[in-house]
Amino acid sequence: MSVTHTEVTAEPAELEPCGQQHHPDCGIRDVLDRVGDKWSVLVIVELAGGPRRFRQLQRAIDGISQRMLTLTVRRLERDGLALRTVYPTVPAQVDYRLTETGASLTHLVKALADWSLEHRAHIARARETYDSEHPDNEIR
Amino acid sequence: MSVTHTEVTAEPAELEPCGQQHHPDCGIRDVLDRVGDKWSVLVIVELAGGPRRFRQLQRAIDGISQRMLTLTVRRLERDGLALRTVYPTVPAQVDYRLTETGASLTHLVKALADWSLEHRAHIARARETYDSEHPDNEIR
DNA sequence: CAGGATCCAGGCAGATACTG
DNA sequence: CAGTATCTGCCTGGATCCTG
Repeated sequence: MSVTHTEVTAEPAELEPCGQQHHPDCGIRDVLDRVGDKWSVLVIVELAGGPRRFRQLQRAIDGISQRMLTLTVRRLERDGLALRTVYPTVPAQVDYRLTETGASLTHLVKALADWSLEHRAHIARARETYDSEHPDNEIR
Repeated sequence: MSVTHTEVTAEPAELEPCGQQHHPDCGIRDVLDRVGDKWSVLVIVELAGGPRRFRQLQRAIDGISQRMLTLTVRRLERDGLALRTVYPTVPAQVDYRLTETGASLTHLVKALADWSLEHRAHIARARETYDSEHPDNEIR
């Protein structure tokens, strides 16, 4: 079977077992669900700048509803990525900060952010090209 | 204002402007939406092992519906992260492979996967602890 | 201020059936 | 095999009101 139209540099050859990343039982999934979550990442980035109060986070993040912020910080706390501290002041005051584990994630998130900035333009061009070549495509 | 109950190592102090990551116009968001997507990551990891055909991906990923796989690879193609090659064989044959850009993402994804594996146990314990301390909590 | 409790629309994603 | 098309459940996430 030869390929007529498109040049093909490599045929389906190298099928290395891949370093166990996607084995069901290894479950990077649940962690990725947390990291991949839109709001979680933004909260982590914000907390990377130091402890923040609830309203402070809400104002900083812009677009997040109070409900989503609540859920997000709860989940981060549950996963041991963030620490919630309640100050017994008269108007209740709470702040959130990253734990050791959470802080270790920061580097990855930053790396991701850096990557985004680096390839942002390229991706934008790719999208335009694709969209102009597939005008009727509904894919977002 | 002193804190009575919990020890506090650092009060709300350092508010460094944070390196522009979350500025709305910098929009790491749309990129993160792609990277953060559950299926996208898994497809990227799989493609990191070399070119894959459609069914091959579907079988490898386990749990993904054909619809979701279609949408996912379409989006990756649109973003210039994956390349789709059609072979004019009699039963149509298509394979997907990562582009340069897509491949550059691999390292980050692997880093994320490594991080997951590293902190997996810790997170699991944190969740158990949290859940036992908050039995009535509905947070997943 | 920090969040709990509801109500509700929209979109994501699964199941199914059909095509080239 | 590699998709497209459609129907639909349901879960996410926003808006709103209320409490400690």
